[in-house]
Amino acid sequence: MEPLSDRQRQMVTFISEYIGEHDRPPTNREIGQAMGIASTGHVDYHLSVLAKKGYIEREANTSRGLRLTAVSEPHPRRRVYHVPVVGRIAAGAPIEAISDPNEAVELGDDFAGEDAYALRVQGTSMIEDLIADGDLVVVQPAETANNGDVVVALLTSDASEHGEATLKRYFRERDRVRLQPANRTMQPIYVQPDRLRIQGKVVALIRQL
Amino acid sequence: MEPLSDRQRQMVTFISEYIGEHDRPPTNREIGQAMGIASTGHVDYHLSVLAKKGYIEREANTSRGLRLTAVSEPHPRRRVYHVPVVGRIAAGAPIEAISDPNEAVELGDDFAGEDAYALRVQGTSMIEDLIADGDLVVVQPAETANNGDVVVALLTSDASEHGEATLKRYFRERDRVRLQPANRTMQPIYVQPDRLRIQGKVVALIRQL
DNA sequence: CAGGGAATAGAACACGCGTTCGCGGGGCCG
DNA sequence: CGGCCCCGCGAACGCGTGTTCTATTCCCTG
Repeated sequence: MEPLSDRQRQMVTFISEYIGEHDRPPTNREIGQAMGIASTGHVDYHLSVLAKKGYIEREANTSRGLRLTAVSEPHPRRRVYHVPVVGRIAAGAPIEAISDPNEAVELGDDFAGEDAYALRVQGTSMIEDLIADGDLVVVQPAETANNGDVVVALLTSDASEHGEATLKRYFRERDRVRLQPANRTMQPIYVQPDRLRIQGKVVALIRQL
Repeated sequence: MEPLSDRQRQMVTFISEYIGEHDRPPTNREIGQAMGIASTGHVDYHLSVLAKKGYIEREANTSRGLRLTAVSEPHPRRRVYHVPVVGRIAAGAPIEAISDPNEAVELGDDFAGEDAYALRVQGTSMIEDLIADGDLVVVQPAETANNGDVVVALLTSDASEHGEATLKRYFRERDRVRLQPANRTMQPIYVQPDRLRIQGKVVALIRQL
């Protein structure tokens, strides 16, 4: 990114603070006053430079017609995703698509992506993988999985459209797929690949204590 | 909150959307145009009503001088906290106060509070509580704890200032405190209450897979 | 030293934009 | 019927505000 002069950096800082305080961009005159610039024309000059260098965007003939671009944010403000809790999942039980709009979690981009969603785990089928009843799993939609991934899988028990969703570890074996629970008291499920649809991978786990 | 007429609710909605799109409030004329109101005076009338009812705040004689109050936000925009990962913790080992500014997580207010911080767990001392090596625990600073809480405790082995930090379950017993690991191979620690300082409670657990 | 880029002043112009005032029309209720 | 509230129009006033132009000073560089 193109470098800024001290004065210009100072101006970006002021704009950022002003927005934080007022929820709207400052006027040219307000900028000038804050920076000790007497001439609005001169403020305009600085703004045009900032725009050319890409630190702000301007809208012509519009009051307060400027906005900070991503690069000029002090801390690049991590993306935060709104991850809805869309239902419950357990071994052998279908996802209850509750989709309660009240239930959702905010997660940074280390845990969630664009269209991630969360499911509340029901039961102890994954207990040996340290996934407990009541935990929240964050699911990233995916079509495929690697061996050992914890996935949300949909079993189309016959040719019907909808089947059972389940949370298991995925293992591809020759001509079949093994869906392995992490619970000694439960047996793995073996299924033909064409009877299985992977809904997504579990990318994170959250537990509230 | 005082009720709004349909038209007024519609206006709040538009303002909210406009801000979402432009990062600045609309002008009275823009509001009128969007809502099919020909007279700017009439828009002003509506705005004054909204202000009186507390849905917006206005600043007189200021272009785009309005802002939505908390109540008028569609989803009240959950608070998101920047939770720094300040170190590692294990049974019997002190917290390494790495405080790497690069490592932090963004968490919604269901998981974290104002001055929460996170620690990466080292070792398997809490494995039976389903807290694994490498997990992240979110700690809410606190002076006291209830029986059974998972706490970060500081053991001042003698009268010295600093001691060892450890992650354990807290149990008060008559004249002593039992710090219980969740690992059959480990023994509980018994300590006099005055040799123990509770740093905080573990309020959430996060694991990236 | 000449020249060019950054910083600045001052003034003027032309819209942008909030505010005010007067007027009219429905619907509801005592 | 006579208020009263919500909804709307239109116009005008006047300050808010972006834009443009002309000059000036300082510093750095060739």
